[in-house]
Amino acid sequence: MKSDRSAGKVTLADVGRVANVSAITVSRALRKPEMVSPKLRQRIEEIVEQLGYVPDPVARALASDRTDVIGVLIPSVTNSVFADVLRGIYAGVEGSPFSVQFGNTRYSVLEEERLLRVFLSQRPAGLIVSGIDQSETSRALLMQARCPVVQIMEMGPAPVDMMVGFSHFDAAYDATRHLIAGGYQRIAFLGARMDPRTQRRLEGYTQAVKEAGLFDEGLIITTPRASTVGLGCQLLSDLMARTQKIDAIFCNNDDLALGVLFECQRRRIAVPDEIGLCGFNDLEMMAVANPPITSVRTFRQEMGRRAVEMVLARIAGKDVPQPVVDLRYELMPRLSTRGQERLRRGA
Amino acid sequence: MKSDRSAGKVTLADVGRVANVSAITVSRALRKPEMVSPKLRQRIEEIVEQLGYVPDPVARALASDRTDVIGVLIPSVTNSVFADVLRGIYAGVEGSPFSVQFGNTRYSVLEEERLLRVFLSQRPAGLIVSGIDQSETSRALLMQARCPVVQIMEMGPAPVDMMVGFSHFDAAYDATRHLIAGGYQRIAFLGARMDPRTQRRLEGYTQAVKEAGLFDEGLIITTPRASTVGLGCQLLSDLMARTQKIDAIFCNNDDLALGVLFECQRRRIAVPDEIGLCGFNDLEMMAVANPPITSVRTFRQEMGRRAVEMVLARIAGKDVPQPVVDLRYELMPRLSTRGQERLRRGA
DNA sequence: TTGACAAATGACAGCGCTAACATTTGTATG
DNA sequence: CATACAAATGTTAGCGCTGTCATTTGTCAA
Repeated sequence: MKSDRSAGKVTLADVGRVANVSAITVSRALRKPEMVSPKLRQRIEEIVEQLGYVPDPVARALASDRTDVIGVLIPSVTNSVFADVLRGIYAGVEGSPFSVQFGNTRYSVLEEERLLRVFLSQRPAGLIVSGIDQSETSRALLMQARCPVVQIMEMGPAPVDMMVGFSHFDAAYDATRHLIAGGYQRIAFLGARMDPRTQRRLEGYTQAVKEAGLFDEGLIITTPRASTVGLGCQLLSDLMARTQKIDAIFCNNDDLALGVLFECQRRRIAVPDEIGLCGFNDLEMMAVANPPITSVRTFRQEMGRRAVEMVLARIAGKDVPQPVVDLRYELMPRLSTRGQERLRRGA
Repeated sequence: MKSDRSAGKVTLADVGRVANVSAITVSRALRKPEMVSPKLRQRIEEIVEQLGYVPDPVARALASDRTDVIGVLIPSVTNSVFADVLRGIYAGVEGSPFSVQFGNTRYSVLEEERLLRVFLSQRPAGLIVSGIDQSETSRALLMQARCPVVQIMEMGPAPVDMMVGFSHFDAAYDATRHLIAGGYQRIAFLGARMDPRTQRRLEGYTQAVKEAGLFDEGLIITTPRASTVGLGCQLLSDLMARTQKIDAIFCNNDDLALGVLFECQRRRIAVPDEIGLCGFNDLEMMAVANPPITSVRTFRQEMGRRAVEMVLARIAGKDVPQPVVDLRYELMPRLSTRGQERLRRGA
């Protein structure tokens, strides 16, 4: 007795009946066309069209023990950095039969672990996870995963499988060196959220200022709060309340840098003449701010796209020649860090 | 012969075997606990824990003809407006057994239709779609959908099912009225992307300036390009090249407004004394910009949260007393639109 | 104690599809 | 024309779960 729940639903068997072939042949005509004779294949395609048959991915998943879903775990949906990564991921699956399922870990290692279990129970075709700081359990789960895995955002010594990212330490180190080379001596660091990547940027900054003999713990201000433009304003105020002797600020991201710029404008502190300013990520607005703000460009969309490419290549059984890709970064020097230079020139 | 593909996978039957009950009883203990005696239920829960049983959503979906997935169709992942909506949606499903599947329509009605078919073939528990401008076919698909449907972002006369949004026309109308009330006479409109919601904001602006006898087509600049801060700079330049007689600018969103502010700073045009500036959406940065920028606050997270709440209520069989929710908006007057006022006071 | 009825549990079938193996058909070769 | 072998198609048996109906167990009134 056929229940009515699937009212109107056309199945492979229905198509087969009309075409006078078995369901499996229809399945093959659609999934592995080269296994079916061209003539029959065409006839089946017509009938599929005519009956409006739509394959049922759920049944397919159960029978074949796999899905066409690539799972993506990211810590935040609002952060524009991850929004860019997502865009790259979308661009990557575009045109392929694969779809994307996101999970928001909210910067929690435990939530990541939970989501990982959920995702793995759904037989993903591939997994893309953020960062390299998974819990031991998560790492184990990923190692056991019977699908390609890509870690994105960072570089690290022991990839679970594949990896696309860049060194936040190096990026921050270079940015700080740029400030030092520009003649700045009292370089503050403003950090929000303090997730692992921010931490490593702080380490890069620290190493650079220490090497130059410019380290001063009093110049570092961090907060676990999520970074916003308003927070940038406030952190600058905190910093000014603590010490006036600052000649540059390295912000752990562009939101903070923008807030610092606004607050400087309000306090009539000239950027870059009195204070140099450097952000991180090079959001679109940095180049058009007034003054344009120096930042470290990171290749966020590219990261997403590459990660998907690697997953797809592996699914297709291709060999991935470079399973660990360092996308690097690019320092974008702009007016906001030319203060000392201008002073010297007497500008 | 059991194939090895499900190596290590624990099934309901496995749990049942250990508990000396049938698989269906285990299923009930987990899904409908009130149907199983408390004692047995607890024993089963222990064994589930011990064996590490994880329910298989795919098998469940096939057997029960339904999933715990709420499908969400939005036009963009990078636009921070939608990122906020997503955050609200996430907050809404938090703690429920439901998960979210996104589809990115990229502002294309055809892509929306395609994704809708894909989603519907997966038996969603609910659907959330953006806007009210679906194609005829999409509308028909949505009407036939055997799950709750919520349209978000806008208000419209004929909801497919449920609806949460606000009137973009009214919001823009009120913002423009605010500028007019502030004494501005030559009010320009800057619009990017020109999706249906932007169009309606333009209509609201147009109606307000027409009513006040201040309409001038030459003051309207639009572009199909996606809005960015840099685009705001450029549109201001275009506007200034066309006419110098402007005393206020209503930007169709905050990115543009920020760009306009930067460009004004560069051109030494005082905001608000020479030009009043109003944005749309009230992104966090507007309040802390220099000067703070007047904007229209929209309740984006709230919109996502409410949409999910409505879907969940309907799934739970509850009656949704208010299937159409107008979330309104709030004008946030700030310094950037107090130019005429200051002039009069001689500031 | 018995019967009536509710509560608790089970047996069975099937969701729509595909893996694995089986069979038929076509084609070239000696 | 028989043989060998590849190409094309079919049969069978599930995947892991839940809907439906059947059965067993427990509870209480008469």
